[in-house]
Amino acid sequence: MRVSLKDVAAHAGVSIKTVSNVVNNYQHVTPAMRERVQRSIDVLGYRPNLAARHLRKGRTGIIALALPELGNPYFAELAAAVIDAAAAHEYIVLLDHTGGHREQEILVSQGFRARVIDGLILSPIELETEDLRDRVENVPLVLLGERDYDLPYDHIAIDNVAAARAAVRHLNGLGRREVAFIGARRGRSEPAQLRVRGWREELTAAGLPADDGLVAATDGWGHADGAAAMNRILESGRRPDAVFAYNDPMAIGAMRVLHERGLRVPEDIAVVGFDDVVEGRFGAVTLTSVSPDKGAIGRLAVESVLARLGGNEVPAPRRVWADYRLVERESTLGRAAAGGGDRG
Amino acid sequence: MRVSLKDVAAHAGVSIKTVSNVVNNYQHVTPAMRERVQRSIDVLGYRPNLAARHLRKGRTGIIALALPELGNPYFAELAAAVIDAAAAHEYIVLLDHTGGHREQEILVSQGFRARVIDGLILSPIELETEDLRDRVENVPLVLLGERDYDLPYDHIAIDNVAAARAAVRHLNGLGRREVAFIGARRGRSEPAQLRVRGWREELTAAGLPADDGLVAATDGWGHADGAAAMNRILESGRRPDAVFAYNDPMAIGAMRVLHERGLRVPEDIAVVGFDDVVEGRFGAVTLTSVSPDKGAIGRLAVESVLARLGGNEVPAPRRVWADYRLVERESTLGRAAAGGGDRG
DNA sequence: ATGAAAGCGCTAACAA
DNA sequence: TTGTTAGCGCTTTCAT
Repeated sequence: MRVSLKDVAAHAGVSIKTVSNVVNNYQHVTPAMRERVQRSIDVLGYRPNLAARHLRKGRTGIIALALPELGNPYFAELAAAVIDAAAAHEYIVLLDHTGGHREQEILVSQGFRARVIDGLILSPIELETEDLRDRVENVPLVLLGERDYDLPYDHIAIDNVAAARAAVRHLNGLGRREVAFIGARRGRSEPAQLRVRGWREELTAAGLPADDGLVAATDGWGHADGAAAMNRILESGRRPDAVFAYNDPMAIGAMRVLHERGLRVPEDIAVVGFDDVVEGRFGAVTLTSVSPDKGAIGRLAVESVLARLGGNEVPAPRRVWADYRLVERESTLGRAAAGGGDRG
Repeated sequence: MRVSLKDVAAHAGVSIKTVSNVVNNYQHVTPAMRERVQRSIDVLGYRPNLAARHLRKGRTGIIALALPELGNPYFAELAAAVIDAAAAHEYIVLLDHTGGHREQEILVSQGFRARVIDGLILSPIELETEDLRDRVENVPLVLLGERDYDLPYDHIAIDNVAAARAAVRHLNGLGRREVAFIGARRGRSEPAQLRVRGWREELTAAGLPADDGLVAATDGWGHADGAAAMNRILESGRRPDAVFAYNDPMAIGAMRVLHERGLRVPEDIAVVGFDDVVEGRFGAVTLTSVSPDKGAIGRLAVESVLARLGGNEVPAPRRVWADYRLVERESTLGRAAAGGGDRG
């Protein structure tokens, strides 16, 4: 069976504590003793039992990451960033997905799915402030993404309003006057609200139309939803000269529809997405997109969780802004101006 | 602090064992007693401590999934399938990525990264048979993907040779005579070997050329690698009338290059990918692709791991074939024939 | 049907 | 510097 500290101690002819000292790199161990114990460890193939260590110390070395869906490359790339950031602190990541459904998000926030974790990073879509209000779970929680919560938890995000404004400003700067928004979500909860707000503020400031006829609500946030929304706008009779989509998959779905209808991007309609996923860099028309610094978000999230594990001085909850930039490509600049560039 | 079984027992005026019986749905508990204990549990907000349970039972309820990279949507979608399959058995998934690097894969296979797991599902790229030969780790390991290993572990995959042949046969059936292969990997290890073999076998059987001039090796397996490979083939002076790519991102990268050079897909060059990722369904030219049944793969992998946990009768290692099909779209059929269809 | 007590493997307080 | 021991919270014989 599995070898325990006791077995190693017996083999090396020392006490359990001495072996434990070696395993945990305790300072006051003579080199000779360390080597002797290490030899026994190697010979027996000893590996510490983490369950026991966990039971004793109350730490697991695991943080959970709960994302809406992995199929969206933005979240997949974000997950990779979190895993790497966690690895830098010798933490491993337990991954869960919520489908963006409120009930799932509540369950996760209350620790029903994963109960062996030191901390939780949650990227909510439908979750409401009240759902978190009476959270009893005592593992640290960090929120990710664009929803606005007035709650005592760290929240990592980019400035979505400002980013959306930058995207729309870019379009206006190219002479586009009628900019549609694709991806406001149907129903009470409104994950896209900050991006819609940025879109509206910028257009209003420029004296351009920002009426509801230019906003296409959707049920989901994938390619197909973007395509359906684009179709709906065009069939409504509106003929915008630009589209700002909630995310890249929706933008790409919209572009597919434009292509099917014989409309040229960007000549007839310019398109801007959000998230800067790899896919947008290799279509027939490369996609201009808001590019959040995913590495920074992952890093900040992990650090934020771990900071709350110190125990002594727990930092006050704070809102952390990660960096972003607008990457301009063919879907707004056109092929000639965009060049091959920026496949980062 | 946290409430334990003991606290509940004291509150309910019963022994620890009785509480445990209730928590674990033990059969022989009188309804009255069950209710009385349950009330205490609710009042105190008792939640079992999993670490203690794990220590006692030797199980953690966690399986690890190690994938090359999450950025590739195929793996992201596969991860989602595994998470769901695991959830069906009340298991949660610890996610790791190896970058497809041999050293990382070895570390993972030996359990150095995650040591709190009941089982491991590993999708290797560079790992060699010998690396697993002397594996001492005693947690069950299941292999995923197209590499061929002669080892006593379960291996879940689709029949890559047959699938590749089907793809090439489809191209031949459309009259394509010179089919290039993009994505054979440089260097000793050859993750794409089965797909290259299928490509070669089918062409040879049809009396068509399958020389090395039609194979473009790459360093990685992303969009950019596919684009670079396509460029290299065209610059070599060869002008194939079809391309079969190792995976969808590479196929899409290749199509971008064809588009830049003014070559039409499929009129001038038809393209087939592998994996059927969502992205391929929404480009300007939708992508014909081999579609592995990811749900089945995830399910089989999880079941395979869990079967080895039973303890009593450990099933003999076996090779399991998951289903696949060829989804035909515009990149081979053309726009008219393909219709809008199959956006799954 | 319920209770008492041992022990899973480890860490940490204390002792030597 | 190293050894002894209690106990983390739970499950599980064995009694009753």
